[in-house]
Amino acid sequence: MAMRIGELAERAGTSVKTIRYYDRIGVLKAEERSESGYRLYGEDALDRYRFVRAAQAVGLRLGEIREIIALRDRGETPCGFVVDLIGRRAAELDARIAELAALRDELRSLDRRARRLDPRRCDPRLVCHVIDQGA
Amino acid sequence: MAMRIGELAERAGTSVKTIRYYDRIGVLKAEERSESGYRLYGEDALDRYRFVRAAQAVGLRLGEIREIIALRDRGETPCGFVVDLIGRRAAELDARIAELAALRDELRSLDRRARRLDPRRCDPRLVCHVIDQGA
DNA sequence: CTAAAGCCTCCTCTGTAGGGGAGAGTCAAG
DNA sequence: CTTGACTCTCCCCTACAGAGGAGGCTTTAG
Repeated sequence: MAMRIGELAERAGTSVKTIRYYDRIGVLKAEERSESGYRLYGEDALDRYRFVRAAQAVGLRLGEIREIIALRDRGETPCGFVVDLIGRRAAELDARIAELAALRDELRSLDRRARRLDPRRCDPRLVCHVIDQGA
Repeated sequence: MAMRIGELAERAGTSVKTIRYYDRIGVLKAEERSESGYRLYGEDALDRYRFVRAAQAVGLRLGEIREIIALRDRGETPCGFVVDLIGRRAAELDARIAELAALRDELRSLDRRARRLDPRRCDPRLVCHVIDQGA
């Protein structure tokens, strides 16, 4: 009935280290311990593991996932919390994407400018004329 | 003529810690040391500091900036290297942006789906029906 | 019975750019 | 001469999700 950490890891397609880590930080607690201290898991551990991965895949961090699971374990429906989280994360992503896009555009224009410059006319006093210290 | 670290930091608008760190990793070496071991800098340290910041601002890392500076200090023109770096960084950014955009789209669609779901019909066996473990 | 494989805890390390603070030496002004 | 500001080196800490390994039990197969 109960499986040990190695079997769970293998069936989940992950490492023992990861499962142990999830136990430690509280996203996937071992249901119980054997007499000798071995972690024991039931079938549902596999589902829970998949949930953790699915949540990670949409950009949630383990700390947030732990909170979702804690809510659920207290018998509350974490949906509201999750929707909030998702909304905020999407907004953060928008901001981050805009930042990166601006950076990329700057890099591209630097690149174009650099191709028009003659390396031999590089000012020896500057480190590199491609990168403008804006002065 | 020579200024000490505190003056440089203040004129550069940064912290002494940062300047010391730049010295240590080699992006902004102190020109010399006083008899008592104090770092001494000339006026050009300010320019070099600005270059470092400008390079950071376009997304280069200090390790890369150090290489650019090392090239320059060996008397070579780092332009080619910089152009390469910039090109690669831009490509990386494109990939990263695409990744984040895909994630954001998934979050948005999750969000829309969640709003249509009734929280009261949440399957108690699942942690949260908003996040689909695919399975 | 024994060796191999599995499991345990605890510790350190990864990358990035520094921040915080201890303990000690140095420099200028009063 | 002393006090306070400045500087030095050295060491630990941050976020994130584990990976790697040491040293020591436990379990299982032959």
